[in-house]
Amino acid sequence: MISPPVLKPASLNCIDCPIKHRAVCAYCEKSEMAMLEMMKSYKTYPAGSPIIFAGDRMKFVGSVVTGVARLSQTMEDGRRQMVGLLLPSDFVGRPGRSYAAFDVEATTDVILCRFERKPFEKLLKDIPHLRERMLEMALDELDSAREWMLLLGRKTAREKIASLLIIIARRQNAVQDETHTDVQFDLSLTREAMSEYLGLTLETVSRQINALKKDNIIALEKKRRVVVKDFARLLSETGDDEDGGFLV
Amino acid sequence: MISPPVLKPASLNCIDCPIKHRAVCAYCEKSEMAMLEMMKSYKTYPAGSPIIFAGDRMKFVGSVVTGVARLSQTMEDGRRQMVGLLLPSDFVGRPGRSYAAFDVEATTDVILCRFERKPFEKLLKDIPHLRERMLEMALDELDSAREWMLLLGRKTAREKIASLLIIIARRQNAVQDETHTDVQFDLSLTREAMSEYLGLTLETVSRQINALKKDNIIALEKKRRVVVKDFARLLSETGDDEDGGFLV
DNA sequence: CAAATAACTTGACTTAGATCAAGGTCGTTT
DNA sequence: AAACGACCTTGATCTAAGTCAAGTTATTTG
Repeated sequence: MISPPVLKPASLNCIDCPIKHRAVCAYCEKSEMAMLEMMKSYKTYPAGSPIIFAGDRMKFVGSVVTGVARLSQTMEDGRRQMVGLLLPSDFVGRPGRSYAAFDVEATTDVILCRFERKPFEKLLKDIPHLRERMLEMALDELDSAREWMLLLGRKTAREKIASLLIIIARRQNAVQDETHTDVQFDLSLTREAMSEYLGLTLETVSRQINALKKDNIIALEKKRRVVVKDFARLLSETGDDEDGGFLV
Repeated sequence: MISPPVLKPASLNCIDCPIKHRAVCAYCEKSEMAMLEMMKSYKTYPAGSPIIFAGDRMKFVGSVVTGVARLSQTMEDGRRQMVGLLLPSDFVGRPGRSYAAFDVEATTDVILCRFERKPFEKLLKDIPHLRERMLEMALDELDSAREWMLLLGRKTAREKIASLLIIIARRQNAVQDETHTDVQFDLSLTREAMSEYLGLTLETVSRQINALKKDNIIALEKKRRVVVKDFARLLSETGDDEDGGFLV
């Protein structure tokens, strides 16, 4: 069983939804009527398929309901860097812009709750609540992009891997207690996808993951499932401040 | 003479200001009266001085009027990564959050137009126009953070340097014509600051800059002034798509 | 269920950039 | 104008991560 993902506080999902920890689109059940009248549709993208390419015309925006998608950028010679990891409740697309700036690709099967862009933009004008949420989401994304920049610019390969594992574990609600051992979660990313996230090669990713295994910090199971055997130790391998949480 | 900086389209500055290309705070001259009633003050920070440290209580938000500031993150062992370069019109601080998430430091002398955070947050609620601008600014920042991630994760040292030079040249309005030669601008950053921006060491920065000089692509003048002798060539050294501009 | 394919591991070797260590320039201070 | 300090350059050496090249293990498909 896959643990339910952590919904970001300012997501579009679950705004008024009674089911607090499942990813159901905003306004699906009740609340602002206008939203209901808008063209809204769910679409499933199979694992590995493109959702949109950089430069394509963007007809919709939306949010991830289930699955994992990624936002990435490609250089002419094929070098690729992931610039966003999209988990349930994350927003896709930029209101007010008609062309995509980045590639979006489904990593696992993805269900997207889509809104036509134009009517969504109109709603954004009309519903202050929605605009506030969008601002909060953008600022949260910006903060995590900036932490990611520290990772890319300054961390060692091992620190990068440890950081990624912890980010994914946390977003999957797998971590109840930071001192807990045997935290389990689905990685859902291939070695190549991880290397694109971390600015490494897939060989380096493989070596570092196996080094963590050899040091008895994690164990690897079938189907890209990870068991963290020593969470505190994994945390200390990230290079991050121990008490990053004191910032309210 | 220093060229006037490029104001981002969605900045708080110059919203209705008749002087289009000087950095004057929003509403300084006219427009929304509420803004005038708010506690607003200008403060000058000398080059090299801290504006705020990560974790400090944030009493104000504001925007850069003149000068260059930087946003950075520090690891316990002293590794530092710049995560934002703040030029005139850029916003500092996060409304709705009481503690700073990153260090902010003046690189050159900086004049900041500051607003007390609480009343600013109230204004943000009341003036839709302002909220829209904040959203636009956040999304622009997010886009540039993501491009920066590609730079940090995948570019070579030479590509990083070329990219930085072009970003700074563009933001200073120094580039009228992309094919133009003899584009001149103030770098305003020490080798160390550049190395923190690019995820390199200062020695590597120095070597790469001198390599560009040796290849007759740039020339270095007194007072950190740079002359680009072959702009097209510099552009081609960034590794970026030639025609990134087709996205409207 | 076997064959095919995709994903992962591991080893040997290379290299871009880091590190360590002097010196050299420039601008400011007395 | 000498002396100081901050900034920059350059060389020699080291090393973390990249590259190339087989193999091995999972997962999917016919």
